[in-house]
This record gives sequence, C-alpha cells and structure tokens, in this order.
Amino acid sequence: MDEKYFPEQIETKWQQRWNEAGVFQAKDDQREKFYCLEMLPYPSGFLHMGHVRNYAIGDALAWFKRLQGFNVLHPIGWDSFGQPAEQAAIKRGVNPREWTENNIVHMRGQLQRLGISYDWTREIAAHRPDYYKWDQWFFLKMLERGLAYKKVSQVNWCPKENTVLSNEQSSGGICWRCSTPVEKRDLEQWFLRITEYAEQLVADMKQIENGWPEKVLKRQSDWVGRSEGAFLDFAVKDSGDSDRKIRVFTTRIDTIYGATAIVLSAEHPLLPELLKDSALKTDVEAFAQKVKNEKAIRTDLAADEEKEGLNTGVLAINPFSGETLPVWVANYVLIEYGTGAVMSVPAHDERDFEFAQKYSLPIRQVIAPVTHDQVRAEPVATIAGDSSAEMKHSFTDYGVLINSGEWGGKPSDVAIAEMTAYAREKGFGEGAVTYRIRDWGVSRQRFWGAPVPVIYCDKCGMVPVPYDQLPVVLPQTADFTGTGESPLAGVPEFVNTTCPNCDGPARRETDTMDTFVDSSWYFFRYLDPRNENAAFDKSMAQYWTPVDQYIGGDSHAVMHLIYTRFWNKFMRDIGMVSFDEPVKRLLTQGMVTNRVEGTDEWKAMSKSLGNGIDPDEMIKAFGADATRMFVLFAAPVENELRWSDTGIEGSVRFLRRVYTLVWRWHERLTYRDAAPDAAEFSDGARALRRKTHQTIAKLTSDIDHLHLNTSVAALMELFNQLMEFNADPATASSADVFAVREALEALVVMLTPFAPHVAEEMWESLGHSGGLLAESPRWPKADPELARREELEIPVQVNGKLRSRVIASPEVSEEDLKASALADEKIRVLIDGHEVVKVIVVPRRLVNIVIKSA
RNA sequence: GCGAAAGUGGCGGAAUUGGCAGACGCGCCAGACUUAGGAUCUGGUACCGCAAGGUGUGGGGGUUCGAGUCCCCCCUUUCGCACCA
Repeated sequence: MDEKYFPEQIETKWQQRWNEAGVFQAKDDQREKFYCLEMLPYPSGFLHMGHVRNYAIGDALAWFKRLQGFNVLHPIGWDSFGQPAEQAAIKRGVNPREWTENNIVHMRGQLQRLGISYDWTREIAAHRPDYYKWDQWFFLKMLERGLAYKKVSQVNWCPKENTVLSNEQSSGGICWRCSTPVEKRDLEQWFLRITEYAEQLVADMKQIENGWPEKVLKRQSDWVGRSEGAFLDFAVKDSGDSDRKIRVFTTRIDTIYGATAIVLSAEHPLLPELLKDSALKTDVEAFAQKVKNEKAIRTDLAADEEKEGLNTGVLAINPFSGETLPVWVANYVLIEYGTGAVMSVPAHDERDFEFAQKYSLPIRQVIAPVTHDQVRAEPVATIAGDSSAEMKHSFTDYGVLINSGEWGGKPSDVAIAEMTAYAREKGFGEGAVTYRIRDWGVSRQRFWGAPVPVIYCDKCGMVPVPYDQLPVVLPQTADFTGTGESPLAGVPEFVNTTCPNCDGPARRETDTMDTFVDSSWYFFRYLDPRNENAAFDKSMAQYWTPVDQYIGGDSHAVMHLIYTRFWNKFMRDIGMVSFDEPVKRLLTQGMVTNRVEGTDEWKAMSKSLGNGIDPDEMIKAFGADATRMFVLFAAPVENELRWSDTGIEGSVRFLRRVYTLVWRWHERLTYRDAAPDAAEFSDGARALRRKTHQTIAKLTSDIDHLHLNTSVAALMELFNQLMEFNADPATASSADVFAVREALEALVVMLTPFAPHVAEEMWESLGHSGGLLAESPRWPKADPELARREELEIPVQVNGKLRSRVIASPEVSEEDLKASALADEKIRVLIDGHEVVKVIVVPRRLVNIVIKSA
C-alpha cells in the first residue's frame, strides 16, 4: 500500500490479479446460485455513461451476492447484428464484420478498465455463426410448429427508386432521399405467431408482478391490448336471396339498442360485394379509395383528424331490436382491429358521437347513469333522459339500461353477461376476446443479420434447411447499395443452392432476421456458450435460470422484454425450460443526462448534442472506482441521473479519505489482540460498534433492494463516525483498536460493491494478504445486540408541536416515559395552568401531550 | 384528447411507511495550514428574526392527538398511448 491513493495503479493491479485467479468465473457447483444479468450492449464502438450506470448497478449486486456466498453468474456479450454496421458499410465501405469485431475489441477493453466483474469465459456475440446457428434452429422449430409463417404484408415503397424503405426512411410519407410520396406495397414477409401467446403474456404477469416495475407491466399489457367483448352478426337487408352478415366486435353489447348505424372500414373485405347492387357504388368506392390513400401517406402522423364517412345505401338489421340500420363507410374504423366493422352507438361512444353529430345520425340514449350518492349525481344532469337529441356529450360509463326492451332496468354488467349469452343461444353472436398485439414481423431486407434458414425449389416449393446443415452462414460480404433490397439477393454464391429434398437447383431465402430474435434468448446461451449440439443444456437451465435480476434501460419495456417472454414460453412448450417466465426481477434504470451547453435543458448524453461524457476520460481523471461510485450515489437507480463534474470529485474525495484512514491504521491493525471484554469498551467505542452494526444491517437490506444511493450514504456516515471517534493508533487501548478494526474492516468489505479495486487494496493492507475479497463470503453479519441503542432521545410534543426531548432507555415502560415527559422542565412550563386532555405515548418513538388551550 | 406517475433547501436526494422534515453528498460562507491554491483540514449552511420565537415538503380544503406520507379539489412537470369499438 502506498501512502497516497493512486487509482490507476491500484485498478490495473487488481484487474490483473482477478484475471489471473479467474475469480469471476461462475462454477457449476452446489451452492445457491444468483444470476445477475445486464442487457447486452450493441457494439457501437464506444461505451457511454448509460452503459456505465447499467453495469455498475449490476456489478454492485453481483459483488454483494458473491460476498454473501452465492454462486454468481454475471456474464456479458454483444448484440452485434444490426443496422449501424451496415450503415458503416454503405457510407464508408467498411466490412460490417471487421467494423463490428473492432468495436467489440475496443469496448471490451473499456469494460475491463471499468473493472466490471464479468465472467469473460462466457462472452458471446450474436453475429458469430456458432451463435446465430441457434437463432436459425429456433426459427425452424417454430416453422415446424406453425409458429413461423410467411404472409403478404405492406411495406413502404418508393416508386421512383424501386426500393423498400423502413418506417424511419419514409417518415412523413415521403422518401427520405428523393421526397417522392411513399406507397404501400405488398411483400411476402416472415412472421412469428406471438399472438398465439397473447393470453399467456397477460395472464402470466401475475407471476412476476412483485419483481417487475408496474409501469413496464402496464405498457406490456397495453401492448397486448386484451379486450373482452362479443362478436355480433348484423344481417344485411337486401333484395332477397343472400344471407350475408356483417360481423362487428363490441365491448358494450349493453348499448346495442342505441346503435343507429353500422360503420365499416374502407378496407373491409365485404365492401365490394355489398356494393354490387348499390346505386351509390361508384361514389362509395371512390371514397374508400381516398381513405386508403390517406392512410398510406400518414405513417406516423397523429390520428386525431376529422372523421369522414359516406352512407353506402346498404341496410342491416339489429339482431336485438329488429331495427333497420344504415351501413356507412368511414375513416375512423380500423381494419386491423376487431372485425373492421363497428356498431355505431353515438350516445355512448365518443367517436360515434362525433361522427353522428357531423352527419346528423340519430343519437339515442340507452344507458342511464347510476347515482351512487348525491355527489355523483352530476352526469344525470348533463344527459337528457328520453329526448336524447339534447345530449351534449356521449356517456361512456356503465350504468342502467333504458330504452332497451326486455333488458331495461338491468345494470350494464348484468346485461352484458345476459345479452352475450342470448346472442349465442340465438346464433347471431358469441363472447369474444380480442387482442391488439399483432404477429411479430421478423423479415429484414438486410445483410447484417441471421439468414432465415429456408430454401425455395421450383419443384418442392419452400423447404426448410435441414438441421444438420445449420448454420446457414452469411457470405463474407455483399454489395451494399443501400437500396433497401436485401443485399444477399446480389450474392449468387449464397442464393444459388440445391434443394435438400430433390437435389434440384434452388434459391435461398435472402431475408435476414430481426435482431430482436438474437436478444430474445441470449441469456440462456451464457449458461452453455460453447455447446455445439444444442442452444444450451437443459440441466444448465435447470440450475441457473430463471434470471434472478435483470437490469437495463426502460426503452426495452415492450419490444425486447415482451419478445423474450414469448420466447421463453415457446422454449417451455418444446421442453427446453420448465418455467413460464424467464426473469424474476427487473430493474429499468433511469437515463444519464447532462446539460446541453448554452441551455437549461438536461438531455440524454449524445454525440449530436455535444453533451456526452467519455467514461475513459473519467476513469483516467478520477479512477474507475470513483466513477462507478458516483454514478451509484448520485441518484436512486430508477431516477434520471444528472451528470455533475463536482459530484464525481466528491466520490474521489471520499475514497481518498477512507484510504488515508486505512493507511494510518494498517500497521496497527495487522496484528490482532484477543477480543476485549465488553466492559473494556469506552462509550465512544461502543457508539462506534453500534454504528458499525447498524450500517451492516442497513446495507444488507438496501443493496438487496437496489437502494444503492442510500447504501453509499450509510458508508459515508460510518466513515464520519470513525473520524469522530478519533483514536490514535499509537496510543489506542486494545478495546479501541478492536472497535476500529471492526468498523474499518466492515467499511472496506461493504465498499467493495461500489469501489472494488480500492477495497481489495485496503483489505490486503489490513493484513489479509492470503486471499482476495472476491474469493470467499466475507460479507459481515450485523449483531442486533450491538446495534441496539443504549438510550433513546424521545421527542416530546405539546399539541403536536415539538417542545422538548427526554432521554430514556429502550426498555422504558409507557408509564415511566409519560411521567418523565410530564416532569420535563420545558414541558412543565407549557402545560402549567392547562388541562391535560390526553397523553399519547408511542413506545420508543415519541410522547404527545394534548392540552386544552386556556 | 385519454391514461399513469411525480412535485421536499441553491442542487442531487434522505425520512424505519402516520410519529424529531432536510440523513449523505454537491455547492456556498467563514476559519486554519500554506509562496499560492480550484489541494487538505475545522466549523457553519431550510426560511424569517438581534433574540425569544415563528414559518416550512406545489396551492386549497379534510381526516387524525399527530400528515411530506392518507382522502377530496386545483396547478405544474414528466412519461406512456394516440380513433383499439
């Protein structure tokens, strides 16, 4: 140990030692396991502060569990397929593979300089064939089970350049390069049937609701969009023969007597047939086309535009009331949801209300508000009773049915159940659940991804690549024109192949997979990263998974985190894992922001805003330990973290002061006397020991709950108390030395999750040269007896205001506490001459004396 | 527009879940040591007031012996959704 704290020296020294000893390698042993996982990074080339925060949080937990004796798995890898590599190829002519590999080398170095305790022997990278082979394997398994399929779907198409555009490239409905209006074009694309699992994705949330942030589950549940209601068939009234029906979906069957129209989406498949005999055929078709065109243009525009519609002249019959209703086409009915047709109930739906007002459709109230109490009576006043034309708003709450034939007088919930059953009985409807989630489109017309393992043969049609021919390896390079068509299509050696079925000439699929496929199951590969015969061994999964703690940004709240749940359920169904949910606890950490120069705005660090902070520079200037500790101390993990240069200096200052204190004591502490008798401890020493054990108790619980900022604060408090104790190593009694050793050792061990390098250094110099902190369970145990306060300062209030304090022992009886409060001099002055109405005594907490004011 | 969450010193944030508001750190002020200090150390630091004392957790009301914490209304900010029938 040097006299002065030189972070750089200490950090390289311990990084080397850890590496040589292989202490972070997870072993397959019998201990209780802890799987600590951080979202794997995209190898963009540079670590940013968001990464540092993510990994510092995970590492604190990993260290904590390791020091507690758990068998900890803490791995890292690279989400290395994806656009930026291909962009670099297009712009600068670099090979995506080289670009990616170089970035990995650089970022790995950065992570190592940060000293994150990863098991590097398990490192994986999505772009390597030994990894994406298993993407392809899973794809084929899904294909076998009918969960992967091909269907025509719309893509953005620039008619001038003849290319496919991504949503981003066609923002605003025009081509990003030539400003030509974008068309929607139909293209065959691969999909994974996530909708098959929609119900489970919602239902299984119960299993994780205690470990996942509520807001993430909320977003996922919105994303799945489960909605209970009913399908209802409205018979089309036409000249005679046919028994055509229009099926609608509704969640409010109880409002059906208020339906005054049926409204179809412009893309409704039945529309052409319905219009066959209509006099308005041409007009309606023109209108429908116009709506379709408008929809094609608005890709990401807000959808609160004017509602427009047109009466088709067709009539339909309300199956409950027998009433005849006009059938309209309108722009506000979505083909993607439900059945693409709705019954329009203006009185009880905002959109229908707006539409009805514009086109003077009748508005008929059929639900009356329930008046629970007087205060809630208000809605009645705003809605007319029988003359519904007076309604100024739609009334969308549940209530009691009126004007609804035999159902009148029934509450909504009862009516919904009964009417649904009735519809089913009579054969014109049934209860139904719809979901908003749609199947996962995984086709990408890109080079830098896992090729979809499928072959097309003129004779045999679509043929899956046989399992023993996996992986389908990406060619070394391709022609990166940036046209939006799959670059693989331009590589004949790749495309041309033979049919596995008939040996005839055949072509390979040239689409690659969405990178979210790679990240859906990667953390299972860490368990068994070199396995050549399976994605992972089942027994490994049995031991290590589910993940105990997953940490990452909340930008992945829906996409990645819902795909990975889906993937797990699929793996369960094919017998690879035995549980429903892959992640027990999830933390979505807050963003790291910095002031944008010249403004008052705090925004996520980025190159383009020029407000980035380079982790390497911080490590150089302050050390990895201080950088990590600051990031953990500055804010609660889930909050936004505003960068502060002076804040990080505070962290170095703290580490340096601890270091200096250890330096002062280390020679005295390396030899141990026998433990002194309890009676030998001075008041100060007992207070120090109390603080030590209180701090141990606090950290043991705080770190587990990832309250890392308060953990660091508690360590600072313990340190402050050590300074206050102010013993001199040269003259201290052996009891004092004992107390200091206990406090200092606890402080050093508990500092490890936040500043592991300097902690190891100090641990060694305190006489533990035999073994690394990293190697054995050294987390201290709190002794509740020592942590207990010997005396309490009990606040005394008069009428709820703090007036005095009395000293009492923790065991004091309520009676005695009351008596000493009433006897207190300051209190006596205040209550003198007043009637004491009541005295509230909260044991160990406070006394409140209620008096009548004179 | 709809929905959710959150508002505590100059700043980041504590507060055992209804019981001493402001832990810890940053910043700031004063002092010490220094040729010097943007190093280090010591002390101070919610607001008003010389003080006694009073006020104080976005604003207003309420429940309670007692409210940052619970309830109602309002304001502001942030996030999510965007015609989901």
